[in-house]
Amino acid sequence: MASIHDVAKEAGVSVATVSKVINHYPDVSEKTRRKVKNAIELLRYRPNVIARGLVTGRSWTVGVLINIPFTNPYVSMLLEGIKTALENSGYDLMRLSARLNDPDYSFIDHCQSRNLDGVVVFGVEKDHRSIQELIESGIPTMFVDTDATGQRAGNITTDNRNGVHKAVRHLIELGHQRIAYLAGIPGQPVNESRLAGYLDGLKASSIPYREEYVVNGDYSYDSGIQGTKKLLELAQRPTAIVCTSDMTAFGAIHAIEAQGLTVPGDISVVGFDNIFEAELFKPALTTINQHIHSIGVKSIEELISMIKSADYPPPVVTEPSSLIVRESTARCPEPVSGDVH
Amino acid sequence: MASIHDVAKEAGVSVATVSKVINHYPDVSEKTRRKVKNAIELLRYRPNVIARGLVTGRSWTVGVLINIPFTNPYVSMLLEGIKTALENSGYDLMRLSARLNDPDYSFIDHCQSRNLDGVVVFGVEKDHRSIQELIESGIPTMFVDTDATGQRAGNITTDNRNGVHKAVRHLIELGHQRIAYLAGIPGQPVNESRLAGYLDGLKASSIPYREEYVVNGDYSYDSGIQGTKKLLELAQRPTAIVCTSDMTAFGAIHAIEAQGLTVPGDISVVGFDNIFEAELFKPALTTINQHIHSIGVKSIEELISMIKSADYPPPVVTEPSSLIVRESTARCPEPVSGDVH
DNA sequence: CTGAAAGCGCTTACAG
DNA sequence: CTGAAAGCGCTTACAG
Repeated sequence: MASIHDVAKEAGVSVATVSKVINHYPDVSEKTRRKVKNAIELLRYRPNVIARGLVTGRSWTVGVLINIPFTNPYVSMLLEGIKTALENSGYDLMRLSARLNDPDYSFIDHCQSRNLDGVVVFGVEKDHRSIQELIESGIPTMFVDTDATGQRAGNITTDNRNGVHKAVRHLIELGHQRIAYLAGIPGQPVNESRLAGYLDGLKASSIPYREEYVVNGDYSYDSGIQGTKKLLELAQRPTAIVCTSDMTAFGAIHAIEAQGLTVPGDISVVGFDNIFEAELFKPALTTINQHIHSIGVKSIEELISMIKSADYPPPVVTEPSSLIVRESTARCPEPVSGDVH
Repeated sequence: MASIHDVAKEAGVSVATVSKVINHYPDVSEKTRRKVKNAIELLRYRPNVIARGLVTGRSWTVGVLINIPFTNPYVSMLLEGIKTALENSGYDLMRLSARLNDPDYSFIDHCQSRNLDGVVVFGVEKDHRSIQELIESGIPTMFVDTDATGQRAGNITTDNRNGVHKAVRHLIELGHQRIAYLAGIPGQPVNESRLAGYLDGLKASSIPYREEYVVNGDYSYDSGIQGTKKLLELAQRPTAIVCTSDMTAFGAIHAIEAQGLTVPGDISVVGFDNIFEAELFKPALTTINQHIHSIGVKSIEELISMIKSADYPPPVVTEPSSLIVRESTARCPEPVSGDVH
C-alpha cells in the first residue's frame, strides 16, 4: 500500500498538504489540490484508518458485546438492524471476543486497547462488573434490554411490561382464568418487567396470583418443555400459558402435545418476540411483537449521536410492543368453576 | 489510559525495556522485570493494540464479509462457529460495512486501511470483482461455499453434490419418479454442485431430466412458495420436491398445503441445511444436514494458520453432508404410470 | 496557501 | 542486561 509519503513525493508537496486535501481543508489552492488528487488516483492511495486513529483518537469502529448465541433469532434480528444502521455511517462493527468469566479479563481494557468509539451491550446481566466499569469509563454505550444509564450511557428496550399485560388481557377476554407464565432468568431487567406485566394483567381482572403458575427458564426451547411439564403436573393445570419468548412457546406447545393435549383446544399459548418462525409454526403462534430490527437500528443511531457530540444526552428509549393474534390461542374450553378464586 | 511512557517513568526504566517485558523478551533481569510489572499493575496499563499494530503490521483482527442477512439461520450458525473458534485466539472479529454495489468502493482497500490480518468471505458471487482483488492482494482469505483459491486463499464447503444426490436416491427408494428441484441462484458454486447432485441422482436410476422440474430461486421462504406454485401448475406435477434450503422447503410445504394437498401424503419434500427449525416444523422436515457450525470453526482455524505462517498451504476442505429422514417424505402415493419415462 | 516539526503509542535493530 | 533513536502512517498547531 502506498503511504501518505509516497503521495507527497509523487505530487511534489509535503505530507501535511496531502493530509489537508484528504481531510477537505479549505485552505489548499485548487492547483495543488489537483496535483494531490491525481497522485492519489495514480497510486491508488487509501488513508490508513488505524494510523489516523492513533492521532485523532477515533477508530471509526463500534464494538458489540453480545453474550447470547447468534443462533437465537432475537439476536439475529438485532444484528441485522445494527448492520443496517451502520451501512453508510463510516463505522465498522467489531465483535469482541470477551472473556467475561475470566477474572483477569477486563472488558473496558479491551475496548480501550482497541480504541473503540462506542459500544452496544446486550445480554449481560446487570450486576456484572463490566456494566459498572463501562459506565465509569465514559465510553459511549448503549445497553439493549438493560436499564442501566450513565454520563455517556443510554439504553433501549421494548415495552415489555405492557406487552405481557396485553397477552394476559387477551386470554382473559377469551375466558381464561388459570393463566400461567413461563418466565426468563430472574434478576434480568427484561424478566422483571415482563413478570410485572403478567401481574398487572391478573390484577386488572382481580385474578389472584398463584406462585405455582410462574416457572423460570432461560428463554430457550428446552426451558419451554421443562417448564410446561411442571405446569401440567399441577393438580389444577392452567388453561393458558404466556411465554417469555417464542422459542419457549414452541417448547411449551411441544410438551403439551406430547401429553396428548392440543393447542389451542385444551391449552392456549402465547409467545414473545414474534420471530419469523412464529408465523410458520403450526399452530401459528399468537405472540407479542417487538420491534427488534428497529431496536438494532436505533441503538446504533443513538450511539453515533453520542459519539459525535459529548453532550448529546444519553437516551432512554422504549419501543412499543403489540399483540399479534394467530392460532395458538382460543376460547377457554370449559367454563371455569367457582373454585378457581 | 496510561501509556508505555507512564509505565517507563513509574518503573524508572526506558520504554524499550517496558516493551520487552510486555513481549516476554528473555533478556531482561528479573529485578527490572519486577519493577516494570509492578508499575503496570499500579497504573492498570494495557498495551494499545492499535499502536502496536501500526509497527508490527498485525492488527489481531480478522474481517468477515457476509453478504446475506443475519436473520438467515445458516448465517447465524456459521457466525456462531466463527465466534467459538475466535474465543481464545486473541483475535477479534470485524464486520465490514462493505458497499459492494458502489463502484467507487473497494473491499481490499477497506481491509488494508483497517490492517486486517485475514478475512472470511461468504455469500459473494464468485465473479464479483472483490473476489479476484482479494486473491491478488495476498491477504489471507477463507472463502465459504465459493470454490475460489489463491496463493493465500483457501475455501471450505459442504459436500453439496453428494447431499442432494442422497436426497434424490431416498425419494427414488420411496417409489418417486417425478422429482422436482427448487434450485438456488444460478452461477453460484453452491447451486451448481447441488444441481449436479440432483442430476446424478436421476441418472443413477435412469430417470430422464425434465427442464420444467427445475426452478431457480434465492434460498428464501418466498422463493419456495413461488417455485412450488409453478410446479403445481404443470400438467404432470411432481410427487416429490427437493429444495435448496430448509427455508425454501418451508415455503414449498406452505404452497402445497395452500392448494389443499398434503405433505407427505400427496407430495414429499426435502430440504437442505438442517436448521434448528427443521425439527420443529410440522411435518418435521427431511433434510440434508450440513456441519455449518464446524464450517465456521474450521474457516477460522485455517485462516489463523495461514496468518501465522506465510507458507501454510491454503486449504480446500469439504465437509460431509448426510440425509436426515423425518416426516416430510413418504412412499409415492400412486404407482407411476408408464408415461413418465 | 504551504511545509517543518512534534507527536499519537508502540516495536525493533543497534550500540554500549 | 539496558536505553537512545528511528520509524510505523498519520494529523495538527505553528511559522512563514
